[in-house]
Amino acid sequence: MTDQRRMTLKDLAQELNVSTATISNAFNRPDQLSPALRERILKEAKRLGYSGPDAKARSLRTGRSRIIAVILAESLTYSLNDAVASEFLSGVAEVLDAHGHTLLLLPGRGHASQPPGSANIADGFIVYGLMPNNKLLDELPAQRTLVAVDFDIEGCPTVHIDDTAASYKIAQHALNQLPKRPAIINLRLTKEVCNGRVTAEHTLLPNTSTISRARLEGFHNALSEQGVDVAQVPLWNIEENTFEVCSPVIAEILDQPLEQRPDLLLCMSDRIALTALTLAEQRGIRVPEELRITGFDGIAEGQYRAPRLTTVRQDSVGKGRVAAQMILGRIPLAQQLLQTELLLGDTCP
Amino acid sequence: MTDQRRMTLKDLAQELNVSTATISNAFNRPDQLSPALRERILKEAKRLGYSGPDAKARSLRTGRSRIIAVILAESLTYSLNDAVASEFLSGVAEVLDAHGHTLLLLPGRGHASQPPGSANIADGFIVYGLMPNNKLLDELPAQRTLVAVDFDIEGCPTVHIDDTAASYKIAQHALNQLPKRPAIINLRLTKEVCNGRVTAEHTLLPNTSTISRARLEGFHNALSEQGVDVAQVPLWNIEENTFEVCSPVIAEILDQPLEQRPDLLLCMSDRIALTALTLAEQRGIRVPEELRITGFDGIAEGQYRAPRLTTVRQDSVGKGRVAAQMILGRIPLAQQLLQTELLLGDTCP
DNA sequence: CTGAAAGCGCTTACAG
DNA sequence: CTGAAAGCGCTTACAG
Repeated sequence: MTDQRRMTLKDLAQELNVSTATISNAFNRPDQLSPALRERILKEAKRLGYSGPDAKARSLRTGRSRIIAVILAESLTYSLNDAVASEFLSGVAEVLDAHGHTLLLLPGRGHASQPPGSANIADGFIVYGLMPNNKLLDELPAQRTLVAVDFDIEGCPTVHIDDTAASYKIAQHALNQLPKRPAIINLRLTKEVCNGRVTAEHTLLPNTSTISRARLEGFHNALSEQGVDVAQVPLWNIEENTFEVCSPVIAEILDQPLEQRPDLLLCMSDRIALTALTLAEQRGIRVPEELRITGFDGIAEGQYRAPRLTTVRQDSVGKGRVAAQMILGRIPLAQQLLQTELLLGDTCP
Repeated sequence: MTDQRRMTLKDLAQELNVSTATISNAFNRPDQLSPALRERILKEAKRLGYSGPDAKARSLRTGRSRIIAVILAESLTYSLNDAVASEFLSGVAEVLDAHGHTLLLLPGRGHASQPPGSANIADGFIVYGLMPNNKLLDELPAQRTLVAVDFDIEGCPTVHIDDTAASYKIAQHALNQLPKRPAIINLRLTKEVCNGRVTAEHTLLPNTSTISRARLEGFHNALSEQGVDVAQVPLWNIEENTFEVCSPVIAEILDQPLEQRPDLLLCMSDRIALTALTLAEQRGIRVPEELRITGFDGIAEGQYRAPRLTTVRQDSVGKGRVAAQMILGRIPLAQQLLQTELLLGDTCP
């Protein structure tokens, strides 16, 4: 027996005394041969341990792998543990899955060991989140489809939400009751690494095409409209959307003397807002009576708890679906802008 | 210009008047040619828009794709939104990434549209979670490495935790204060679909190799040890580890007449426990004074909140790391059993 | 309905 | 240090 090598389509053809084309057709084009012959081939294949045409050879021959890669701006470890990114991925996966494609996960910040090669097996690329450098994009095969999500690549189809409008909407709601000391907690707003108060020393990231600047603008618009001098509203910044990184910054905010402690926190993410909520609860600060908190994202964790988080929901799953449908050519490649929705919870009624 | 087709290694070789082997070596084996020549090739490649050897052809030729597939028992959508599965995946991704491999996500419950083919491109497979049928496993190429996580495949290396010991440990802790009316909330314990009370009508899943039976045994051991008649402890069951599915079952439990309402809930997952906590808070039931709650898993969401969840932590990230290291051959293929750790939170002090 | 043949784009001994 | 040649395992017009 030829147990040593893995059986190939050619081996099977010889074994059954038919041509390789017929075997291939039995697996790929049922209409090209008689049902009886097809049955026989499939049965014999199973018996002899041939589990179907090899995907590597098939993809080389056809030029298509049925694999779509998602390139994540952050590390895979971070992204998989972030609710917003996970929801996005699940939207992508759902559509790919429904159309016989699979999902390859690629980290944006390439490890040194990463050879440029193994990524370009994909038929298309979805790039998610801000891309710090464009090196990776250069390396992407030029002919392949590319869809950018949450940031812009020149001349590339994109899926976005209107961050400025969404943050304006939530801030406007929060200001239905005028705060004495509002504060804004940003996510990656400064060029320099900064976990704490944003001061004159810090440079803000460029105005265009960064999510944080767009959201800040929405907050500022709503505040100005209410006659608040935005220059007086303290800005805090957080570099990473995790409890561990948020926690010390928020502790610093909440542990200020009472007369300086904010009574409204406009947070740029639900993770930040939830961390603020936890820390407030631990300190016995009553929410919303003494401290009103708003989030941004609408992740499940903020809604399936008491008190529920007041926030603005972006449809991350929907974003993933749209991006996947574009890549698969099921909807036109275009610039899509998705709607957001106010979620009126208990932390800022 | 040959702008029509994508440029190939052969095109580049002709353009530069060297052999294809030299181009290949320039990209893959720097030691096989002079630095000067290599520099020239790389520079010209960039100029002409050749972004390196095609991964499809390379993987066919070498027989390796540097892709590892994770087959998830549940749908991708569910798994990506489940904290335990996400942590597991992030452990896998971390190790793969560090060794120049990438992660392909495959749903276990195959869609009809899914051709058997496109999965077998992977060099190895990590199968995560209970496998309902073995059809998929049959289709996996026989020669490829396989690692099973959280369940057994005959003759296959596995990564496990000791569920019985872990649940014994948490239940034993919970029983430091003897409950009047303990209850157990299981996850997929019954053969029949059951979201609610488990009755004599229901058949329990087979004793061997299901996580839920193993955990139930641990709970029962601890209860028996305290002289509790386990036959009198009500069993409830939940089919899916999501707030939406947990919520109505737990509402039913908590809305019983006060004299029947449990004062201790031993939950088989943190998601169940957190849902119980939220619903108790909404009803003004004081935790832990009137109701003690324990979880299982140790997900971040249970620890970064007030009150903190009392639970037992399984190292899901570590599980992923070990599985990935086995697949890559960096540690021996074996049966690994990972440690668990009691997390003493506020919901069951 | 079936078969012979070309070729997808590489890598790798091997000879020079 | 470099080049000629074989072949990885398929799919697909095309001819019969």
